[in-house]
Amino acid sequence: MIQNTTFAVTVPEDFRLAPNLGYLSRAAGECLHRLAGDAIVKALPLPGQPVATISGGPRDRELNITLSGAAATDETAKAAADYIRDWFDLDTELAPFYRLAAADPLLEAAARLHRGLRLIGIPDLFEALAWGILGQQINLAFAYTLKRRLVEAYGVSVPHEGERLWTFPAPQTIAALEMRDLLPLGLSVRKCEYLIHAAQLIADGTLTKQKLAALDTREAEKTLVAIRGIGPWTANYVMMRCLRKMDAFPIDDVGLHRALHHVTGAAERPSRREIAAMAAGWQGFEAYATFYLWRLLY
DNA sequence: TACCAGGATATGG
DNA sequence: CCATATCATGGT
Repeated sequence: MIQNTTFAVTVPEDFRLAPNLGYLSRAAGECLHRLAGDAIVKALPLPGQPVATISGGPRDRELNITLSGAAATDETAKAAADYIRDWFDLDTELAPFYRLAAADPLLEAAARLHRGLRLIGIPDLFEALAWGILGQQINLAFAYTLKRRLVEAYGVSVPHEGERLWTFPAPQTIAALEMRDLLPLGLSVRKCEYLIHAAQLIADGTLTKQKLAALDTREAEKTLVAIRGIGPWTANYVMMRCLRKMDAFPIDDVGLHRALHHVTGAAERPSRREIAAMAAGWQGFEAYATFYLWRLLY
């Protein structure tokens, strides 16, 4: 008989569950978590793959976490709490961002409409890199399709209430594949190359989250861009969602361009130079500005 | 059915 | 540093 364990995670004052649920439910094709009413259910990529059910706590400023599917040790609970704090970026102080957003016509609406939204992360480095590579130059719906195929082919699942919950494939698994293993999933030849190579760098210890996190944003970007298949967009995307570099800024992102086009009401999408000017006041919060602007679209 | 999508690389100027 | 060609496939 598997025993569940329940605990609370404290959230900051500027956290609200609703906009985060809104973000997490945006993608019908998402395969690494699901929503059950107002609860989030996810198999955590931790030893034993504990299944976390996350809901609003009975008290304010708390999330209620129930773990199942793994030995309910204190160690597991602590690792799960750490993962969830990272996933929801609960340790970033957002008041300065809200102050600058309130005074910025480009950010004001997004910050008001989605107030309480945190920059939902991808704590696992390989998952973040892979998701970036998968998302290059294709529409998001197709990117989710590719991710689902990859996860269901090479990920690990745990049973939960009659269905399977998946975790992302391990880099060691993907590193051992050949192109012919991934091509049938619909990846392009280049995506296969990039993905397998990135998996090998992580599997052999060349590339670690810890080493990247120790670098400043510019150095981390240089390190990432030096990897085949990782350009400025992917590097900044990974720095945003995994390394938690708040000044990471995927300025070439088409979604960012569309969102800025929308909020400016301009006839055409802004140029790179125009975007750089728009973002001049966002220093230190480019990642949050981008994440909130995306919410105007997706 | 064209056009486009949360780009990257290679090449030439 | 900037412009262009190429990749490559499904969604709308």
